[in-house]
Amino acid sequence: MKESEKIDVSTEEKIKEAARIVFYKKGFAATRTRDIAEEADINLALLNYYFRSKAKLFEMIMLETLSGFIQNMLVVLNDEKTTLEKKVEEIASRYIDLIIKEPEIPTFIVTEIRNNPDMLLKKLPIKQVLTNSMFFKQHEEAVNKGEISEPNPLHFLMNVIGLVVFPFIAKPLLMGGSGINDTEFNALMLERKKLIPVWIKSMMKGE
Amino acid sequence: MKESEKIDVSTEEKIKEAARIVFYKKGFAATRTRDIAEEADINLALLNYYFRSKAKLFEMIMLETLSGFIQNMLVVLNDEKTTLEKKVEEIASRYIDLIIKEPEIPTFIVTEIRNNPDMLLKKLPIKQVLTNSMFFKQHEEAVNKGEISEPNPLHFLMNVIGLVVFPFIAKPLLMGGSGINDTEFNALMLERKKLIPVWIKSMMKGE
DNA sequence: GTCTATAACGTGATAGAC
DNA sequence: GTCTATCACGTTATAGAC
Repeated sequence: MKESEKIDVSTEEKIKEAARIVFYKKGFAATRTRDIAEEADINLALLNYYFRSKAKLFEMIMLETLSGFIQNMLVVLNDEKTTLEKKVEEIASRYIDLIIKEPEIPTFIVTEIRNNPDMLLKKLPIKQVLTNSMFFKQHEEAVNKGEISEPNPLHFLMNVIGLVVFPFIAKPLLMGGSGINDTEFNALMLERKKLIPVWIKSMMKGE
Repeated sequence: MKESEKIDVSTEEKIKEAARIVFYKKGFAATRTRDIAEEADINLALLNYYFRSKAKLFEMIMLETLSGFIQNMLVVLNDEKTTLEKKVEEIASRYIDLIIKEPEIPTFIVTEIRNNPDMLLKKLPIKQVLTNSMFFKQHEEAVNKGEISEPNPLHFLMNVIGLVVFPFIAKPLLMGGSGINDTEFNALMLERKKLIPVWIKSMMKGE
């Protein structure tokens, strides 16, 4: 890498980063290539020069985002050195930090997958990895030992991820409904890093 | 109402219902007025004849959907005759039934509010109603009695709604990641009507 | 690689006949 | 109220000069 490239990022990278920002905020259908060009402070024609089309550029961003998001989770769920309990702590901690930095990601993923459920899921081998995961084994073990009352690991997974991610998705509604501001919202989310593992522990034990 | 209107719904109503279906599925930006006309099986020009514009039609659908969704919740949260525990059961039961019937609603609300956070929240007086709600009073009482360890009612609210709604929002990801089909998904959701109140009870009691 | 100009197309909306 | 035809505009994408 040349010295100049360390200071001024390449045009290609500038466009990609701008595209990420705009796509995250408005979704594919609502963003215009002009928005991206403006955000990147480049000429509109350069977008098509570097990336063939708006759709191609989008697909690239989407794939990176989604695979990053999911890969991150699979790594935690497949760690052979951590207990089930520790896995919950890891997911809560990692994802809350990550989403506070990039608050638009969860809604972005959800809305864009709705518009194209196949395309992306077929490219990512989530199912194989998940069903053979350390997480599933440990969950089954805990159920057999009577430490967890609900036998279906999908409920467990939905609960953890839902408790972590949902507040970010519902953030505008929550802020409108409660009157809290952005800083207060983030403080609440940080609290949840400690709270969620405790909650999960209590709720999964059963009455 | 004339007899004929009972049999063939009015054109206006046909358009509105078609708009609801298409908007729910694709969102505002991605739907074309032609999609709506086709879904309603009417001439494209009629859409502008009955509703002034695509935006006006959308706003109507959005407002109805959102106020219905929120009003429903406020009614439960403000019921003076039910305990806090019963309120959780009510919300889980009502909303899971409702969303199974109209699975696109949560994602629709979330994505469209992202694109226009002000417009709609300012028209609905959620904040006043919520902060003076029976729910808040009962929660505070339970905290004072030591029945609930986490003092912030927002955590409680996020948890209940998240456990109920999140799986529907993440449905495509969940189905792709686990291999379950639509019927199995709905069965899981119905299970949660009973599970969520129990979980909430355990988790809020504290260790 | 970067720019200007413009082509090619899709979309929301309306005019005007019936 | 409903239709056909069409306008007016915004948007993606490219041609071609520099």
